[in-house]
Amino acid sequence: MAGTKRTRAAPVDHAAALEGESGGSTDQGIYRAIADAIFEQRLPSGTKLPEDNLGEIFSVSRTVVRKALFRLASEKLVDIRPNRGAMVASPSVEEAREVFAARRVIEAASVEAAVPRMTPEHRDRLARLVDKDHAAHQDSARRNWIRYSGAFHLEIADIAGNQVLKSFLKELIGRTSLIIGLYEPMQRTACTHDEHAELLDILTGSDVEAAVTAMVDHLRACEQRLGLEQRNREIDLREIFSTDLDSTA
Amino acid sequence: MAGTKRTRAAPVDHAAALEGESGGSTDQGIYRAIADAIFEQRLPSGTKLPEDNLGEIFSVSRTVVRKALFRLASEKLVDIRPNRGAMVASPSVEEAREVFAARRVIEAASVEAAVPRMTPEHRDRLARLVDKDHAAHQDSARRNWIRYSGAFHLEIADIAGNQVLKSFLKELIGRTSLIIGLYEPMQRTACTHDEHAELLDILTGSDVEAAVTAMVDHLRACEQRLGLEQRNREIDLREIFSTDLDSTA
DNA sequence: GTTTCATTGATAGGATACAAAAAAGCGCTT
DNA sequence: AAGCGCTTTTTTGTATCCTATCAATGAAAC
Repeated sequence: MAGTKRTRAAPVDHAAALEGESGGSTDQGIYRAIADAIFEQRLPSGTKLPEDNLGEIFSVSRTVVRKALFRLASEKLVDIRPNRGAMVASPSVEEAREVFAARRVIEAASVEAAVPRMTPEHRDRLARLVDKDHAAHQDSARRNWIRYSGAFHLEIADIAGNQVLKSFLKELIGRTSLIIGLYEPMQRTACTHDEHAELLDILTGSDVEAAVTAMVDHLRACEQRLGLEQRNREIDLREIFSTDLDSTA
Repeated sequence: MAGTKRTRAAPVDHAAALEGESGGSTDQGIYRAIADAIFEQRLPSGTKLPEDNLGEIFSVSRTVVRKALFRLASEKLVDIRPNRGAMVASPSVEEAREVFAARRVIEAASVEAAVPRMTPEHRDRLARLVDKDHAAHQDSARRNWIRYSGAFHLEIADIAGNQVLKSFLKELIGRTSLIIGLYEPMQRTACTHDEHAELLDILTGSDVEAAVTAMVDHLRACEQRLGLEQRNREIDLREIFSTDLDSTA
């Protein structure tokens, strides 16, 4: 919609705006709010994000908004073009592939390091995330589903213990969420919680090789479900308007 | 104030010309200038980076400096503490280890993808970088050595073809430069160009496994030369002042 | 009727002003 | 003389303002 008309249409931040409260109106808060909105697809790819507008919504000056936007841009969730402003990013098919490839690299290493370190507590925490994942998926609107789904993967990286790789993965998961929103075929979930449950079983075993393979396969399956290869060739405008052509020709 | 005679708007690039730092006065330019200074150890770890100070040096307002500093912070080259300003980061031993571990993960994948794609042109470009590396190393002050050394690794990632992984590696190489500056023992180069020459030979062969192993070993050797394990335990103040204690006791 | 150019309206980039927080300096008290 | 609390100073955080730039629209020329 990119509606330049929504001056006061903020869903939740209403309380935030009035109370000069903590969570919502700092640059971190705005960053989170926008990122969440992107993940939950309330902000579709290509939506313009004007500074003034956001500033009014969160009742802060553009200065603060800009900080949040630049941070989002550094994580490739929004595109900023000089003098043209920010918009929700629209990752290309190529980029989407690279993100998945990068995830395979990092998460394979993650699993390899995590499996030998797995304790019962870790296992429980993962199991709880699978449950939340499951619950969120059942929920009417899967508002938080993507979040929990990502949390499962991130938890594994946490167990692996390398903060650097974990932060890379965090970024990749964010980008993946955006990609899924952009490319996911209708009514077809890209990353099922069932696979996470299976994965958990293998992760808690002692076969590191098998666990790594399972994770890589899982990621490959997620990518596959997006059907990126079909969109590889550029969009054929003629084909798209073929029906119109039929009626007009 | 920053400028000499500018009360109102900025006359585009006037001030930059005076400093000979053409292009040095944009946020990108300042970012590069500070990053370079960190890599070349002209800015040691812990150096405070006050905003107005830098603003005066580059003859821009704090706004632009802040943008550069926040970007540097997002790449972990500087630390920004709320209300306390920015300083050149001092990565811990733990962090240093994690950076190297992450590099092993990413560069192993990089090599694995790059070797099968290696063309004579790629080979030449790598060879040229090894040469520059060598030349810079011979040079009195190894001002640019770290840069070329990093460029070799980055070029491999470029050949591999995944831009996402390449950008991660770019960040890691920057952090590695800082780490080397911080931990490198005196007169002992952490990452010799000779190893790069050897590596190049193996990379141009067809044995992917061997190439991956060689890269991982190379990185492990670099890390080892820093002697991080010796600094693993936290700094023992008593031991440091033991000589003083001897003389005073 | 189409193309080109100028004006206008909107929005990002950047500088400055002001407020708040921390650090440093200073005097006072014990 | 040493410690403590207040004041001053420095530096960051945020708001606001000005200007450069871009796109969009309308007018003029072809």
